[in-house]
Amino acid sequence: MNAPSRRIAHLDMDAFYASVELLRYPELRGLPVVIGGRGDRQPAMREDGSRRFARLRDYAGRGVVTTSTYEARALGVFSGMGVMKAAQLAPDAVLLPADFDAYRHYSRLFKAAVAGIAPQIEDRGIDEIYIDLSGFPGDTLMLAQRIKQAVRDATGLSCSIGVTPNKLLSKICSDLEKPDGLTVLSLADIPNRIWPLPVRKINGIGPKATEKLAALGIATIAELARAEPALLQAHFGRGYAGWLHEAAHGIDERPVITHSEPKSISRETTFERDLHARHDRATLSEIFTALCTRVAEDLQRKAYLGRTIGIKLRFDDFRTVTRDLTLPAPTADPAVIRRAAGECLRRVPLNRKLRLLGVRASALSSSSAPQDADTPPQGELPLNSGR
DNA sequence: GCAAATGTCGCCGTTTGA
DNA sequence: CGGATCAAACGGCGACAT
Repeated sequence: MNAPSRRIAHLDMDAFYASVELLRYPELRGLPVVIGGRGDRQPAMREDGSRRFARLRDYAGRGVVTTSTYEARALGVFSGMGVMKAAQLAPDAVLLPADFDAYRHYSRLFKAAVAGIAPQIEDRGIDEIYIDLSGFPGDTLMLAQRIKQAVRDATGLSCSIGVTPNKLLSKICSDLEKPDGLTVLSLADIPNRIWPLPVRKINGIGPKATEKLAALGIATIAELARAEPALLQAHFGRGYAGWLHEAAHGIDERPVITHSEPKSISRETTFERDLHARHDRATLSEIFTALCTRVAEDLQRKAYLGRTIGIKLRFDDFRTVTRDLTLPAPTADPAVIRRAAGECLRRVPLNRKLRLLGVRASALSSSSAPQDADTPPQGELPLNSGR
């Protein structure tokens, strides 16, 4: 009655954006390079054909580091760090703007290369995937090596792979020997290889939970594994506590999901400077409308309609609020979205300056699917029987 | 005076309908 | 009819992820 043991791989591209840039600019290999900021200007060409790259020290703005090469990481520059902060640590590092079209291109290439070997793939964003290798014959190490080579042949890029009986452990393992790593673990390896790691390595334990666990004297996965379930439950609630316990013991039965539909589509932007609701009203309104238009375009391009429209505001003190509104009928019309988003905005007291504005469409349906009989297309009022 | 953009999920309080 | 309950939808929001 036991479910057969699975063989699940997690593949993570190494410093993906930065590595793609190095394909384009091989002269940067070995240097600290940072992708980030909001520049869209590509490096300028000099007379002699060499390129003039921007340095971190030249940057002014509020962008964050999206990716950095391992040389930059050695200087203390990591993802999510403010570019200004990074510039203090590595003023000479090269700064490149993100080129998402290029990254998407290489993303398709590496995924197609893997699919040529093992088609059961779960997409986890642009640079990582899970692969279900259960039922593949042959040696795990060799199979994983084959996949790594296929990725390298297709893209010129390296990746790191973890292979274990489940997604949770494989995700941890793909990170253990980065870059160009390959880690294969069985359940018997958990005490030696997983338990010594900090709890933060578990996908799903973020900064908040890590902090709370630390306050309980729990820093490693081993300590979490032997924590009293009642203690965890008292601090995290039943559901999350149960999950913590299972995760610490390497238990995870989640399947590899090979197909899924998006739940929401959104656009947001951080302003170059904080904007005042009244003083900068015209600017804000323009940005707001543009965001609505972009969301509408995204919906149309992907053939979706949204029935719930929401907004997101971030104030100068970094406080974030959201509001949303469910419409009588789904839409992809920029004017309808703009009106709904405007309704949401009216419900927010604007006492502080704003640093970010976002617009989102959720409760998505396919725009080619037939409408539900209760929700006629285009803003007609539903007929009310009685009253 | 620093901290992006996009997306998913879970929890909770409120409302509504039965 | 009042009260108790329950489920579903909605809206807000936090946590987490890449």
